[in-house]
Amino acid sequence: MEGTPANEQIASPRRAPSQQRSRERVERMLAAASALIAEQGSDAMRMGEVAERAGVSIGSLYQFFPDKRAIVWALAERYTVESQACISAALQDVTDAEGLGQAFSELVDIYYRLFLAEPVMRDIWSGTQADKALRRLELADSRANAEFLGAVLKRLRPGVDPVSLETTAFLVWQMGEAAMRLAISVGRQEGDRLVAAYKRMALRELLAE
Amino acid sequence: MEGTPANEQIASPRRAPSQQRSRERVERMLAAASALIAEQGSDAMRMGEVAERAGVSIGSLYQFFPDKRAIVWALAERYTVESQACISAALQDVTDAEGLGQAFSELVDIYYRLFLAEPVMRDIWSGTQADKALRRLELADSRANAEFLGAVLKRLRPGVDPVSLETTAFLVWQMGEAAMRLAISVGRQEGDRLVAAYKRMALRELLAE
DNA sequence: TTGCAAATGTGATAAACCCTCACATTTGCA
DNA sequence: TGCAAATGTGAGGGTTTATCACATTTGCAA
Repeated sequence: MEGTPANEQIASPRRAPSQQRSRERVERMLAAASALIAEQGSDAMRMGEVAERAGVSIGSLYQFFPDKRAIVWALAERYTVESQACISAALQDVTDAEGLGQAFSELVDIYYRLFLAEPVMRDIWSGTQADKALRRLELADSRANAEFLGAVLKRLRPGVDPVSLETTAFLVWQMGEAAMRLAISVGRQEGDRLVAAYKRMALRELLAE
Repeated sequence: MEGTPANEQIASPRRAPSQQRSRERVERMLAAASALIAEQGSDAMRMGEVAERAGVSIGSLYQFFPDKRAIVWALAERYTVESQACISAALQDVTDAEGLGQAFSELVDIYYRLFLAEPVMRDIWSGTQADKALRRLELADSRANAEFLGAVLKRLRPGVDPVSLETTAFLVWQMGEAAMRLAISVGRQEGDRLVAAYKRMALRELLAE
């Protein structure tokens, strides 16, 4: 970021659009940003270009987004909300080991396909590490998702130390995200093998004892 | 990066220092960069500041480093070379399962301590995902390290499909790096638990069957 | 020693970018 | 109808990366 002293604080909030007109324009801004990220990555995305493509002035852009990262953040949050619902639904009704194996396996496949198909998501979660605010969002997201998994584990293995199970769930989940990132950054064939290997490894851990 | 059309190519090479004088100056530049990264992170590192702290002009900096990323890259490469020797040594003489368990466990501990102690390394490998050149370096590094691990596995389990073992080794290694990054970005206590959990999980996979 | 090409050193400056701000326009509503 | 709040605009400030024409130093052959 330029024009600002290196500041890792989360960006100060801006007014939310309250009128129909502005809500539509914000939608256009996000759509433009999304398209540009898909084309060239969020790093190469230029604020001026986003504004131009959305058909608004640069000033309007900054009316609703305090800075560049906020746009990426907004897009990332949408994916987050969407996927959390999906994950919660998949794991909610698991009651036995077999069910867990089934649900987890499907979840991994869905995530993998999502990563392969959505260049925006891929780019955002890759750039994640460099941006403190995004990293926090991802960690919070991952924690939330891991909790669903942890809850299942606690149900399945009531005798085991809950903290240990939570740690396992969190780790397995984060490993999964790392495996996805790895898989999509190598060739498709090797990627498939890596995802399959991760699935085996994770299930072995989840169903252990 | 500003002042350049978004270009993901690897930076064009510059003349390497051939005289004693310039070699010392390059050393000073890297030292200055290292100190600044430790203080504020590589993103906040300013080229002007590096030059000033190294006691050289901005022009001299660009004489030996084509761009900002090249400096980070040069530092990263040093860590890479250093750690590869260490890893190779640790895994070279492993001949049985027990030896693997021992060596792997120690290696993880060493890496974890290194990450905790070296803010520069931490910063560089965190920012890795955003920079294509760095990501390639990390992947190549990880592949090389995984090969040592893969070689051990092939020795230990001669009957198993070698490709499968290589995939396992690569995955386990990458999971390890991800686990480290995760561990250092949460509190110390949870970090320790996560590293321990990773160790268990990885060993279970490595020594399976 | 001298002369000279190659290596090295310098900093003003170009170029690109993010973001602000003073001012204009539109909207919702009393 | 009138007016305050919301929204819209884009030139320009400020910061940063990177270049380049020119100055200085070094190594070495004559």
